[in-house]
Amino acid sequence: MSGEPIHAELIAVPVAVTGARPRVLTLFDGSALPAGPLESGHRSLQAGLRNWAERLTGHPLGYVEQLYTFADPARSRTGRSISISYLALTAETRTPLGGRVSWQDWYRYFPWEDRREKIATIETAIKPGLDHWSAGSDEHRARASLCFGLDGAAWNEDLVLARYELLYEAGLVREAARDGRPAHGAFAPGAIMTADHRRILATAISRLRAKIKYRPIVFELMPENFTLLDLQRCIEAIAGHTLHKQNFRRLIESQKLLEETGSLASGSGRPAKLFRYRPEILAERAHAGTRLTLARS
Amino acid sequence: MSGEPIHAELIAVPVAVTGARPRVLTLFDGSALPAGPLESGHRSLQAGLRNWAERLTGHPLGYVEQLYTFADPARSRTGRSISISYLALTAETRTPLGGRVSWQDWYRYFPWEDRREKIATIETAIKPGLDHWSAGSDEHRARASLCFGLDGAAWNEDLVLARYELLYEAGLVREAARDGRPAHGAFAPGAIMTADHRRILATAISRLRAKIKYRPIVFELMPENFTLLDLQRCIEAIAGHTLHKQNFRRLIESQKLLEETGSLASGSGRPAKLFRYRPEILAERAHAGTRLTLARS
DNA sequence: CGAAAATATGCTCGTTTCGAGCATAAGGAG
DNA sequence: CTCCTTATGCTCGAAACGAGCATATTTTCG
Repeated sequence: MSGEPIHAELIAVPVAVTGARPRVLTLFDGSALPAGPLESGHRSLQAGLRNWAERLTGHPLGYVEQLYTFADPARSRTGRSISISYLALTAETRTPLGGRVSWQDWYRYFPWEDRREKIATIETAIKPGLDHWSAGSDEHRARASLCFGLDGAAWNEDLVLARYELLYEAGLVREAARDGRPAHGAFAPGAIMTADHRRILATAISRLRAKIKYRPIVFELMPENFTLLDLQRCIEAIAGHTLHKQNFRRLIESQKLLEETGSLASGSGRPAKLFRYRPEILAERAHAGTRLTLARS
Repeated sequence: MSGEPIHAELIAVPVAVTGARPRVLTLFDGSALPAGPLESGHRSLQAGLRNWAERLTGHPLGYVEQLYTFADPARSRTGRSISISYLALTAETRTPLGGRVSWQDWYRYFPWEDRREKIATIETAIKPGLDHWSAGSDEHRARASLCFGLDGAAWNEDLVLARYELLYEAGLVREAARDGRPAHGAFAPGAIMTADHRRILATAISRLRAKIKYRPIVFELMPENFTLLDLQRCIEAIAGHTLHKQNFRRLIESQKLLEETGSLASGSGRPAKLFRYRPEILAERAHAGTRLTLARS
């Protein structure tokens, strides 16, 4: 194998959920994700990623999963570089973080993705821009409707990345202006990040929202013991919408992923039973949370 | 960003389904996948991949989707390299392929993955080796059971990669011996490939099997017009198991992804209606094939 | 202390989706 | 004309879902 030598960068999206809010670990006061170059000392990509993330933030990554690899369009001088991004699930610790390292609510970057409470972000702050962008193009209008659930289309929570990319294409996020794309109205609300880090965060959220539906990875974000409501709030925080409590309970119990600890949680109302993830399941990893289809025969 | 310069390789897994058999486009008489280094002339990773695949095989890639990126464990001298793999869906053409380029039935590499007809591959050729490997380790036994549906566990068709990796770990595929791992009995049947190409193929099959269940990508593999049975056979070929015909028909029709062409297909029995993928849907790409859950509220 | 508020939990009901089959329709081969 | 083969329609019971009603326990507040 030959080809020009290039540089490889490892980028982490460390996620935690603390008290009903999803958080992402950032550098420079929320403007960048932890990242660093792949070095020869790294035994593997994941090892390199963990090394960098911990070195930069002082916080160890837990469960790690590769997201996507992309290359910048050959920005000549410095030579080409590719970025390999990872989703990391951890628990937020109270350990003080150094310098400008901080946990940020991820909806700070995507306010329109949080629909747990009725807020008209999209109607008032995004739809006008989309209308302007899609005026005169049925194709634009159709895409906007599908992504943002306009014109009677249903809202699909998994389309975080598609929505961000559409806003970028439409010149409705600041990154687009920064990169020299034409504008179509006021910017959508939401904090900007350096380079394409906000896009990577969107990728991470998309993946996480999709994956919690068929794999038991939420537990990577939960403490040892928790109540069913804790678990529900965590999932709601990630999914960005609320769930029907009794049905959620039924679903979880039918999966048999949890076991009671025997103790109860204190709180403002009736105490709830505490549960923990069934250790036996940890080995399996195969099914769980599933609900496949396509009958055999 | 700095870090040592490395080499990046782009690897394609070009898949087609022809007459009820899934095929993969290979080089060197089935022993390697098309691959080549990322070059500065490539506008993007995907562009580079398409370029290499077409140059090597003479066959253009159709739909392309990134699979996974991995690094070899720093094989010193030549410098480090990373590989970025892609799944590509196309239609097999009758165009003659040059040299040692050929389409191969992918079950040639994973005979145990084809369960459309009852064949005791696993019982006779794999279980003995697994038994030997897991003798004395409950953890090994549990993993083997879950992966291969032993001891009453259900068979999960999506675990192609997990099964291959387990066989590798257990020293039951030739690559393991080649890489110097201890053996645990006769090798499982199935053709070997160069480097880790067979593992990449397993990754591609896993992804494809999982994805056809919730996204309408099968159509990338179908001709313009087809009967419902054609479509069913294609999916069965990929999934490795047969489907209940009437229910399959009901499912497909309920999704409204297809429209009748008006003509009929000839054949051995009653002529079947021909369908085509609804062009309007091409724009959507969002839902389709779905069957999510988690009630809102 | 008694009532109101806040949660936790149990259960029901009508609707859909799924898995399995029975039955009928429409060509081709002998 | 009859049999074989594949296409299609429909039904039935089970399981999964979406929405609520009802009850049980605690804490909080007047």
